[in-house]
Amino acid sequence: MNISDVAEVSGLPPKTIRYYEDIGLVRPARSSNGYRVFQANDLHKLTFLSRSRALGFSIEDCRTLLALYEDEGRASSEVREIAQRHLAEIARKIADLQSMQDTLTHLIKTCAGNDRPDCPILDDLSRT
Amino acid sequence: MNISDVAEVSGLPPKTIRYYEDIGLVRPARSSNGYRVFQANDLHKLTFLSRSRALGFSIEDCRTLLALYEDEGRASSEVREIAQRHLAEIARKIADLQSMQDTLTHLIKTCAGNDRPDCPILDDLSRT
DNA sequence: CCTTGACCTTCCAGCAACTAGAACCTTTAT
DNA sequence: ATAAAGGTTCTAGTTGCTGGAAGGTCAAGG
Repeated sequence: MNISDVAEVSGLPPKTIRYYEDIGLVRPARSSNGYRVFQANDLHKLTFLSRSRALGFSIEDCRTLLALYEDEGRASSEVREIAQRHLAEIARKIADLQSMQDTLTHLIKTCAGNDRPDCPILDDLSRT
Repeated sequence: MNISDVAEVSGLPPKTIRYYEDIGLVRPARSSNGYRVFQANDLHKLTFLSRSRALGFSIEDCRTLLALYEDEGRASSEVREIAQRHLAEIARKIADLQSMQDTLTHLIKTCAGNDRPDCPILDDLSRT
């Protein structure tokens, strides 16, 4: 399989796949003309990466998860711990965003949004 | 005021303040020794930036908001529109994160997290 | 056989918003 | 006099790609 086929199946852009090779996440073989040749195993890895990234795991987490995925002797607790840490991080981000959301919602409600200059949003942003 | 005093009052690290000068958000005067000298107006701007950034506005949004803040003839609708767009973006991000959160929570629940290798998390990540 | 177009390759640059660190200068206190 | 604590500039690194240029390869049509 050539890169654009793999891109279609895995859901990752060709550029991203090349980048993943650059940083050592996959090592596709090369044919005599220099083209990358992807085997079933490469495709599995890329699909795995695509899904892991979609769940928000960092590249370094993905690297670790991929190694565990390939390690038949892994302990599921290792995987679970990574997922748990990531989940905690997500919860933190959601909380941050919700706090912004609350503040902004309130400010927007109190702002007339007309052609006059008085603006509670700016007032809040400049409050000391 | 020197940079570290301004940093303390505004809540922004000195490095960030220098960076904001680099990209033209503030233009503090210089004293004869080359040190930046911050006036009340600079401080107001930096506080404004600190708070805007804390609400998640992009630097470019901050630039626009700052210009509106300084423009006595602004229309509050301009401010409101920027805030509204930003709020929509925040809502989108929260939705994305919550979707990840839901998936991960479920997966973590179903994973034993022991020393055995079978792991529903990896199973899910590698599902085609 | 030649050309065209769709592939593929590498490499370099840039995005956001800082941050770390090096090398150096100035001020302040002892 | 000197040492610590500030200030300065500069370069480069972070994360995870993405765009574009310059060029090689391959399959189909005239």
